[in-house]
This record gives sequence, C-alpha cells and structure tokens, in this order.
Amino acid sequence: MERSRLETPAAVGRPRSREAHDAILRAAIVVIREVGYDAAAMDAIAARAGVGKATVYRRWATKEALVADAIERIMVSLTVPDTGSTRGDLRAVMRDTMRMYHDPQTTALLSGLVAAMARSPQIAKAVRGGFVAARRDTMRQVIERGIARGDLRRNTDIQLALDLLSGPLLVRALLTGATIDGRLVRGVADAVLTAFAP
Amino acid sequence: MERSRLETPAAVGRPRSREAHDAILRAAIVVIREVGYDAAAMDAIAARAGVGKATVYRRWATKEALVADAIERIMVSLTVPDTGSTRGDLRAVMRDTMRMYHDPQTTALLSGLVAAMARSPQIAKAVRGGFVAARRDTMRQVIERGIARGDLRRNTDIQLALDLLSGPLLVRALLTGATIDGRLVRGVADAVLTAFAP
DNA sequence: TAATTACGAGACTATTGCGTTTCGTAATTC
DNA sequence: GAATTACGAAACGCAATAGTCTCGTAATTA
Repeated sequence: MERSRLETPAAVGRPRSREAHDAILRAAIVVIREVGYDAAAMDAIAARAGVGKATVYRRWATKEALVADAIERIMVSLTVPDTGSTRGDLRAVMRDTMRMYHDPQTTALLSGLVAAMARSPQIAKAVRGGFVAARRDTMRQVIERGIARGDLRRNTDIQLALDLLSGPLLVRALLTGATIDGRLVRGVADAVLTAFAP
Repeated sequence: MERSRLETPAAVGRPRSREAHDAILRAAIVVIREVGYDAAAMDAIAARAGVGKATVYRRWATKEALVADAIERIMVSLTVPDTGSTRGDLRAVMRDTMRMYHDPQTTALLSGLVAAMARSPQIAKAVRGGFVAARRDTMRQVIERGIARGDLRRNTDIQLALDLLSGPLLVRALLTGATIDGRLVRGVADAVLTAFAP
C-alpha cells in the first residue's frame, strides 16, 4: 500500500531524518501563521525548513495532510487559572484568550483555517482536535470548578456556557473588527456568571 | 482618470447594458454562494451572467471590486419580530439567525468571506456594511425595545449583548460544528435576558 | 564494499485563474 | 451614414503553485 510506504520507511538504506521531519512541521506552522493557509506554499515551507520538496512529499502525500499534522501541534500553552474565585478564574481565562486575539498573526491564522475547515474535513478534524479542544477544555475546567464551588447552577449547560464565553471574542475578531479589551472580557465573564447563577 | 472612465461611461456610442450589470452582480452572488470566495472564478461569473469577461472588466477593475459590490447586495430580508414579549422577540430573531445557518451555502459563504476579509479591507468593509450591519441592526432594535419595556437593564451594554447573542452561533457554525438548534437559541436568548435583567 | 534509501537543490509538468486583447456585431449620437 | 462605444465569445499572456522527477551526495545495512 502506498500509505504504509509513506508512513513506514524501509529498514534498509539511509534512515529518515527526524530533524528534517520536525523542521518541516515547525516551518509549516511558521509559514501558515505568516501568510495564512491558502498562501502557504509548499516551496516556501520546504525552503524555511531547509529541506528539499522531495523530503516533504516523502512523508506527506499532500499539502492538506501536512497542514493537518502541523495544526495539531499548535498547542498554545494553557494553564487553568486559580485565583480563588470563579469570577476571577473566568476573567483570567478570558484575558488569556484576549491576548491570543491581540496577536495579528493568530487572527489571520484563524480566519484562514476557518475557510480551510469548510473545504477539508481533514483540516476541520485537526483544528477541532487541536487548539479548539485545548481552549475549550481549559474553560470547561473553570466552569466545572465554579459549579462545584456553588457559584454556578448545578444544571448549567456547559456547552452553551463555553459558546457564550468564546463567541463574542470570535465575532469581534472575525466579523466586526471591534476591539477586544478588558471591558469585553469582564462583561462576558460577568454575563455568564449572572446567567448561570444558582 | 482611469477610475471615472470605469464608473462614468461616455455619452456617445452604445450605452452600457443595465441588464448585463445586474446579471453580473446576481451571478457573482450565486457563484460565491456555490463555491466560496476563493474558488469563485471570473470566468464562471461571466458565463453564469451570460456576458463576456470584457463586459465585466469594463465595469469593475478587479475581482475584489466586483465581489465587494456584490456582497453589499446580499441583504437577507430581515423583519423585526414583535411577539409581545422581549423573550419572544429575542427567541424569534435568534430562530431567524438559526435558519440562516441551516443553509449550508450560507455557512460556506461566511467562512470564505471571513478569510477574504482578513486579506482585503475592501471586502471587510463591504461585509461589515452589508449583512453584518443588517443583522445587528435588527437585533439592536429588539434589545432597545426590551430596554424600553423594562425587561432589560437601562445601562445594558448593547454591543456586548449583540456579541453574546450572535457569538455562540458563529462558534458552532465556523469552529466546533456543533448543531445549531432550538435549544441553543432558547439558551442564548434566555442567558442574555438573565444577564441583563434590571 | 555493494546495495539501498534519504538527502538538498532545483528543473520540470500541469493546472488554475486573473486580467488583456481581438473579433465581428449591435446600439447609440451627431 | 460616419464615428463611437458596448456587446458576447474566445484566445492569449502571465504568474502562482501542487506535485513529480533527476541529479550528485550521504548514511545506513548486509
């Protein structure tokens, strides 16, 4: 099978370079962040990684496959805040998200990925399993702790709460272009606290 | 000036066809909805409109300009609901939005436009001035009436309320892929009502 | 040391799509 | 009716880019 040839190099001959493998994935992320998904050219990725294109295509059959692999590695380091209060925790995690959106590259990355997701199930799966899941898990922990503390209703619709928290920032970043500032962060966190108060 | 030549045809000679003009704009919208912004080819738009490409480029210098013009015409007909209660109005306007997202073409359109907006200020301006503004105006009227009725706080942050209403649906449509159903619509409307209760 | 596979570099092929130009024809003004 | 401009159709030039292939060289196994 073609697939296994790509994934399992033969035992004989020069072994594949792990350095090249990692460099390609890193380069893919860098280039995508710089110019977006569509404009990220395989030539540019290979050049940035310091490898030939053949070395790239020996590992990934298509750009789609490479990008899907690379995206799963964009794991923004996330820490679950512990400020002592649910309000403080919620605000802290939202400030974290705010900082993410303040990086223009991240916003450009996101808008490109959204379009790519609509066309490619493979990309969609990678993005959802990658940093979308990571961010939501962090927020979920904060909410569940809030429920345990008694600051949020026991029957809180967690999915809904997560969407209420992340939605407004996404709207501003992708659609309206309005500023994402401390006022918004506080407003969103407080609105969720009020809406799901016991 | 080149610009004025494009916009103001000369008084002498065969006049420009208004039918062609309108057909091109309509075709642009159809094609963009079908295949997305990036994949919408000028050849396809001209063919769909039944005109030659020269006829298109006589009116718009670039694809960007044409699309910007066309997008402003995508004015989904919106009616401000009047159910008698603020809760009913909010739910009605959200159901309206839900129906929009249930059209796969609209979701595809939106994801493509989001990416295009990030690259082109002209497109961004058109989208924001077009259906983003239309939808938000409708929701704003519902909220302002809710304030007048005394169902919402007098000092309600209207921008924030609008983002809380539209955000969750956008998150699901573009990022998580979760279903957008009546439960979500009710949850969002009720959450905003609770969060901004007097 | 022979066979095998990977390496970086880059030429090459094929496709796509924007925007221009050319063609013969149609509509309008002077 | 002469001049001018627009029309639809289609060919064309040009740039970008995905993916393949070739080259001489390097690293590994048997």
